[in-house]
Amino acid sequence: MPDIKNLALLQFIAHVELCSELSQRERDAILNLESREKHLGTGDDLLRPGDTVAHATLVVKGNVARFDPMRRGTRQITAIYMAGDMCDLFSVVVPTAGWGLTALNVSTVLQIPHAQIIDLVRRYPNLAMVFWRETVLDAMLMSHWITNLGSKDARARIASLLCELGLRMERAGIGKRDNYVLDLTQLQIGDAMGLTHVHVNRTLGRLKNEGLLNMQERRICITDWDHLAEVAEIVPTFLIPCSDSPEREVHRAI
Amino acid sequence: MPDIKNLALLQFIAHVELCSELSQRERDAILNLESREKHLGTGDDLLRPGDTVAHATLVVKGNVARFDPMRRGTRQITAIYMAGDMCDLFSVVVPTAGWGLTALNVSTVLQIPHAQIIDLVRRYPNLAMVFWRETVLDAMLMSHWITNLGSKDARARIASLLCELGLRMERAGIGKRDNYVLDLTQLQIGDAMGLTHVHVNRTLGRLKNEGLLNMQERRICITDWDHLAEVAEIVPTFLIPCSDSPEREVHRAI
DNA sequence: CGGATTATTGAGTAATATCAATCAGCGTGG
DNA sequence: CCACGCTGATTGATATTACTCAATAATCCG
Repeated sequence: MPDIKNLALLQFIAHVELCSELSQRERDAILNLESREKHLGTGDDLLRPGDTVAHATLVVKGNVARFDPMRRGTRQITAIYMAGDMCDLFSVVVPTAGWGLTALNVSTVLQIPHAQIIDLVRRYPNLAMVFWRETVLDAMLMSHWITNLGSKDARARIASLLCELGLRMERAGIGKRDNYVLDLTQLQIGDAMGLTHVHVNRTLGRLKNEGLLNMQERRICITDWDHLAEVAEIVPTFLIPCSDSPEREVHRAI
Repeated sequence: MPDIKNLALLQFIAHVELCSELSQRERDAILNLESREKHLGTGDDLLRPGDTVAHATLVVKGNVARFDPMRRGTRQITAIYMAGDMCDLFSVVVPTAGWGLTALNVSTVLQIPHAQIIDLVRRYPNLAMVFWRETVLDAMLMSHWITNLGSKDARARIASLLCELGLRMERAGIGKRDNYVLDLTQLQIGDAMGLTHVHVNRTLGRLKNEGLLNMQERRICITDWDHLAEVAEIVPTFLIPCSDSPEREVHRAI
């Protein structure tokens, strides 16, 4: 088996174990999942709304977005996934997607047949809880996005996104919370935060001018984390699902 | 056992069976769940962000909202639940809540200990998939809310909410999609749709003037459903999780 | 009946979108 | 190697949406 698949599954296991307890047998079972590697270019659609899929998708490299299509052809991004994230767990229990998936940059994913996952949870009932928990963590992030879009202005929204992505990058081991590579265009950030790319540009400029932020190339450098988190209007419970701080808990229900 | 609990669980089973296939044994097992009835007044908090809970909550009567707290004490509503909805399934696998739950009006809920639900899924593995699926359907709705808040103006947002709630009420058997009782204040609608109550008022007025809508007391009467759905910018895949139309599918993974 | 919440309306303000233009980087084909 | 075309970033001017503040009316509830 190509090594990259093992590495990717190990990364997924590490991701899962931030919140869920696994036995050695369960870890081994996950490592034995069969999958197909797929390489994506910027803008490639992995899944279109209405499609029926037979596999879940693990992000190995790059970023994949979930989106909802809009009337005028525009797309609202509803989640941004990174290495270690399963971006399509929904489809295991609801195979006909109401959403789409697209590559935000050059990415690699592992497609894992639903049948494999269902066999896995049949043999290891705790893994059903684990996948369910991953879905909930995803949903908690969506809940925060609703709050961002519904209750915050552009400055707080973008600050919030940058804090969230930083924490998640750090947790995934692909950056530091205050220093990471964000390979997104301002248009894509706008599609996620419900803003025009023009306004994203002005708002990022403002955050830079305020000395909270630096961007060279695609690297985000958060100069003053606490202040940015303040601007982002982050409340204590806001980032539980992306934090690896003491208040994080590891669960095993079964 | 008081009859109301059985009725509520039957309603929950009916809700589940819109998307999931259950065996008779599974139905019976759900009916045997132990629970505690709880009555709530308008504004009563069922759960505050940061609390750790030991039970899931089934709505029997009225409406419960999930919310995220904001800095200035305001709350962003991230979901509106109605009779038959489990409003707290997240907590079964993530007991320390990052969210809150509050009664939007005079409501009744059934609190079901996590231990009961975990015992249930241990005995009937398919029920783990069922609860996971319910979580996904909840998340799909959240995804649509993100799209509403991120990509639509006030008129489309409110039209969308009214269509969504109509379809869900109809599906739950507590109204017709174009004629149902919505016992919410305009302030609460604003908290959900990211608008001020003033703007909600003007926007509802506009929809009424356009002949799309009537409201007497708390009853919503949608005069021109197709036109309202058009205004709501609903795309075909938008309402899959609340629709009981032909494209709905019933799943059984295990 | 009286106080509190909710709905409604008006006037002015702030945030964000829209439209338009320019500029920079970058790969590609001649 | 350079010219070209494409995408993305940046900036300016203007239009529109929604918010804020404020006042009043209607409704509910005890």
